[in-house]
Amino acid sequence: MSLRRAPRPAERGHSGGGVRHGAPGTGGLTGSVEDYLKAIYELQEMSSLPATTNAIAERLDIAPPSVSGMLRRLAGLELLVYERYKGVSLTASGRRAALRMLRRHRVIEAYLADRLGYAWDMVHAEAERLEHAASDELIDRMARALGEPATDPHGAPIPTRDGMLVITPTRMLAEQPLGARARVANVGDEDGEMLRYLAGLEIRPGAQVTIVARAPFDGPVTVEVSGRGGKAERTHVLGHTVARAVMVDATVKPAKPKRRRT
Amino acid sequence: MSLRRAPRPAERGHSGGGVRHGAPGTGGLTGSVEDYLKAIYELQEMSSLPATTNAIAERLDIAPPSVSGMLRRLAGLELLVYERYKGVSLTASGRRAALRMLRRHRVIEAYLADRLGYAWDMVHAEAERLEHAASDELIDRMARALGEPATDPHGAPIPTRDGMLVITPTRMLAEQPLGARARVANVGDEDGEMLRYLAGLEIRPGAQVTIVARAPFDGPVTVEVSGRGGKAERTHVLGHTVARAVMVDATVKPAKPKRRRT
DNA sequence: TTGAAATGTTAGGTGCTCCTAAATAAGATG
DNA sequence: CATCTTATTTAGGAGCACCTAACATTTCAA
Repeated sequence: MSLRRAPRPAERGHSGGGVRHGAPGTGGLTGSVEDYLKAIYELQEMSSLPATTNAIAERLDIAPPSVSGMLRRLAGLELLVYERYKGVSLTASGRRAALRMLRRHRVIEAYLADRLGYAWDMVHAEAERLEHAASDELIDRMARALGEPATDPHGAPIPTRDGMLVITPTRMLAEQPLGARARVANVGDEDGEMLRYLAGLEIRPGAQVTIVARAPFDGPVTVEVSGRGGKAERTHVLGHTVARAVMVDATVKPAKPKRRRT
Repeated sequence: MSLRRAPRPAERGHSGGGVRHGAPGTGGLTGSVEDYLKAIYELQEMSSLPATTNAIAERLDIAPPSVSGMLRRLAGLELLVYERYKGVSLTASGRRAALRMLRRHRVIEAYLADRLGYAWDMVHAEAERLEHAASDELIDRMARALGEPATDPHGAPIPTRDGMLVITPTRMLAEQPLGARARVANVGDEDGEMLRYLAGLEIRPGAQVTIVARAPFDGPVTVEVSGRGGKAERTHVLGHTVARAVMVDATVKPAKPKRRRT
């Protein structure tokens, strides 16, 4: 039998070794493409760095020539604008895809931490793989289960279903003025070791911190940490690298911030 | 500056378009390989069918020549024994990998149904993708969260972490003797439409069914259905295809089965 | 047993994603 | 402005996972 249902021309459009997907909910892009778009978005729109070939290559741990090739391809897909030897910038459609990945990543991180007991330094690696395999349906169900969380476990805002991303002004803890109390906004999810370190210091999103001393020449920063409420204060001396990885709210502090509990 | 840390020979062993994996917890096999192994296992060890090239091709919806090539490759990886023109059979290592996938698939199905409100006809497709991306850690956490479930939402047994699979004797509802009451064991997770139909009839694992009539020549089967407890009995006439997709316990019925609630 | 039908394999491609080595373009420096 | 450095691209491959067309084997039946 096996009567080969018709010549199947593009039907089984697999077309190669790319990550299988195309499944409903998976936006029709390969996992690799998704990674590139996310990386470009993060460089450009979030870190305000130029999305150059080398920067992308470094971020993805891929050799620069591979990136060159992929950029040409992505330009062909109208996901970004690419001019040889100059950098790239995302098109509307590319930005949409990138934000979609950002949402997936962060929703997954939030879910793993909240519902499956993952430590906050473990969620990134897992999300990095799941974000390509999960359907939109699954992401939505996870988000719903958590009550549509606004941020992931590291404090990064989660884009909405329709691609809106709330960006609150923040500054590096290292640049925080001396004596000013501030709320930790987020901490960057990639360096697991630093996350474990920060967890030990109780420096996490929502914590209140005050710079009490700062050594010159990018020296260590002495900071007073207290939880959301403001119980036991603890003082720590942070290296400059750490103090630049911790972001605090940069809004002008209102007189009495009348803390709403999350 | 990018001082290219050493020539990186096999370091970034990516080696091609295969699904990126190799991530800790993902057994070092590509998603495709995992799919083949699972398909072969399901044909051979579960359905007692010979794992022939065409059977595998049909199950995976792949052209037979592609299967031929992959089988050669898998034989090289010592995951199965392959003799041209004869079928294949899994090696111990292949069987282990297959059972691992089966566990992943079913744990994910159980989790999606139980914790994220998925209908039982929706879990298969989602699991089919997630099973390649999830880490062992995640699978274990899901299983633990559910209290180490023994079966998936369709009643299929879940292999243990160390690859044990409890196989209980079952028979097709179509072959069930007339008048004998039996418990529905499982129903096969792939045909979503049939699952929706069965759900409407309240035929699901654990339901009690009794054949009250059977038309000859593979004709329809009339069955009395009651829930676990044995409340409202409902009678349905099932086509032969459906009656062969529903599996019931084939153990010799004990005199008073003193129903334990699950 | 012999030949048609079914089953399976080889041959030759394609697309994707990645690589190294060798150009080339852009930018910084004297 | 010529040169050196750095960033980037082109050239040329490799492996995986597919495909179609053509060929080989096995099976089954007259």
